[in-house]
Amino acid sequence: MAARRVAEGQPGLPGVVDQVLQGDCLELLPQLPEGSVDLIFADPPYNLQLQHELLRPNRSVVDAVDDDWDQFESFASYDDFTRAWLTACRRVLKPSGTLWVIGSYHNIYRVGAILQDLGFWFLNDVVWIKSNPMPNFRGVRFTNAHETLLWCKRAPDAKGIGFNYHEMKAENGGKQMRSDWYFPLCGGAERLREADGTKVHPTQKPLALLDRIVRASSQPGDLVLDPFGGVGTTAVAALRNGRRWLLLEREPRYVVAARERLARETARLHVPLQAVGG
Amino acid sequence: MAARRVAEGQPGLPGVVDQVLQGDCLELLPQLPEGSVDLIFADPPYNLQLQHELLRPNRSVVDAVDDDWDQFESFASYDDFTRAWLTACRRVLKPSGTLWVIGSYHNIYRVGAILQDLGFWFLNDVVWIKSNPMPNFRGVRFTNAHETLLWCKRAPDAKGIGFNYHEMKAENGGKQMRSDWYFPLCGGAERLREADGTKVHPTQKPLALLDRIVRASSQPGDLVLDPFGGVGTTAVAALRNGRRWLLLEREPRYVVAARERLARETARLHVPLQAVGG
DNA sequence: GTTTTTCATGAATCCTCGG
DNA sequence: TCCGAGGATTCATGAAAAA
Repeated sequence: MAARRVAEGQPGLPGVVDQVLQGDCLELLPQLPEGSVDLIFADPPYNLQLQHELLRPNRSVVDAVDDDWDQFESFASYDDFTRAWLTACRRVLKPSGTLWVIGSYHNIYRVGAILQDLGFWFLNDVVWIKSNPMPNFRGVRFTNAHETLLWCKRAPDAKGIGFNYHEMKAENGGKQMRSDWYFPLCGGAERLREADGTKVHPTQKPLALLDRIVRASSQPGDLVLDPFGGVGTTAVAALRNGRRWLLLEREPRYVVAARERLARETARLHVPLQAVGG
Repeated sequence: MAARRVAEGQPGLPGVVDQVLQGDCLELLPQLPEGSVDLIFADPPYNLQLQHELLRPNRSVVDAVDDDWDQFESFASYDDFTRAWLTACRRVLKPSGTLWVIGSYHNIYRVGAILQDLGFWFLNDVVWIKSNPMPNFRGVRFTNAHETLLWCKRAPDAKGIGFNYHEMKAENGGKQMRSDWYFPLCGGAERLREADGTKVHPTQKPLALLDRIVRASSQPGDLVLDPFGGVGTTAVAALRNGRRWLLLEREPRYVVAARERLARETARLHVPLQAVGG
């Protein structure tokens, strides 16, 4: 059982790193040792609160995110949930560790305020600007073309934050990396799909986004934790950059997809590059 | 006195529109008629964590301290202040009116959560991306290259929101205007300066930013209110686009600068275009 | 085989008015 | 307050189909 294996993995979590643990993060996080994680990336439910069906101009129906895991009764219940998982994350974070959260305008303002209330200290807010967002079909608002990332440390006086400034600067053509990041949506070959072509996960994030986060804010050998692991994009980014990783995920079908994906990635890393094919 | 003149100007505020009223917005807003304003733009104080300039709800200065308890106190007092002015703004807003707030990561997450708690409903969040931001001199974070704007209506079921979709689409080369806006910082001839070259206002916003906001979310003849009027950029944008305007501003030196600026603008509008000089 | 056209789709808080 | 009619409304990408 996952719970026992987690409890055995101390210190440094040797028994559970590089694994996908199935379960609710509110149950699993308390079993991890305090101060054991270098970097946390979290993509929590957004609480979209969709009211009606939305039609495209050609009268087809938009496939909206209406999964059970995104349903909350009220702002208050969403806030309670947010406080709970952020508090649990803060406990397992090293004093020098940092945490990222991604969200949209539906939830990110609540998350940001709660982060501050819990004692986290913002390092940056970063905007992921989408080159190919979904349009506003009714022509009644601006195209919602970005999502927001919050990057923070554990406390205002936390020291020893590892920010790979020069690597980011080099990636940005020799100029300081800015808070506006440009990536397309996750699609094409990168998007995990069932045999019938449907999305495995409704909100799979682009690997390039996670790759930049991992390389900017962790060092080789660090432990990267994702409490809402989904189909494992965070772990793939960690693996490819020589970081250890740990995913928590509640939905069995996402756990299966993530484990298969990570197995493929691990095999791929052990094959000479020229044999992988281009 | 400002207070008496405000009280006289009902309904439709004929006595006070197109004026800069000197005074605290928490005192002036309650004197305005309920449901009389079409559009509000607010650029509230950001100085949440400058350690020496913490504000109470009445905007008096709190003695700064460093420990966690006082940090919480500063958040709480900023929240009280934010709730107070947003509640007062909501009262004067027409049912079909909308409100914009601009902020940075220091304050915008608290503002956003409070907006939701007060019943406002987000239409968009928009990021102002700066072509020439201040670099991060220490090389320890990403260049903070954007600020955030929240656009919301008075309530989830509010109807009749005027969004000039086609004008925005035309401005964006025939494609829907997106939530990422690109403007340089306010500088050059646009930046108001004292005789000795120092800035009149530390955070004067680019006129192009306010111009887009006014044209996107109000109609000619509408009344535009800015409760933190500063040196009057919102009013200039309103004036140039045929909207009525009303500024509230507490600092006498900003009031003077704004009145002089608006007088120049008004004179400019009454001179044939070719005589203005290009 | 190559190029062009068609079509599906992505974290979406997406209308207004009259009866 | 609810319901139905009327009317205005989409961009980038990639895969599939057609030329």
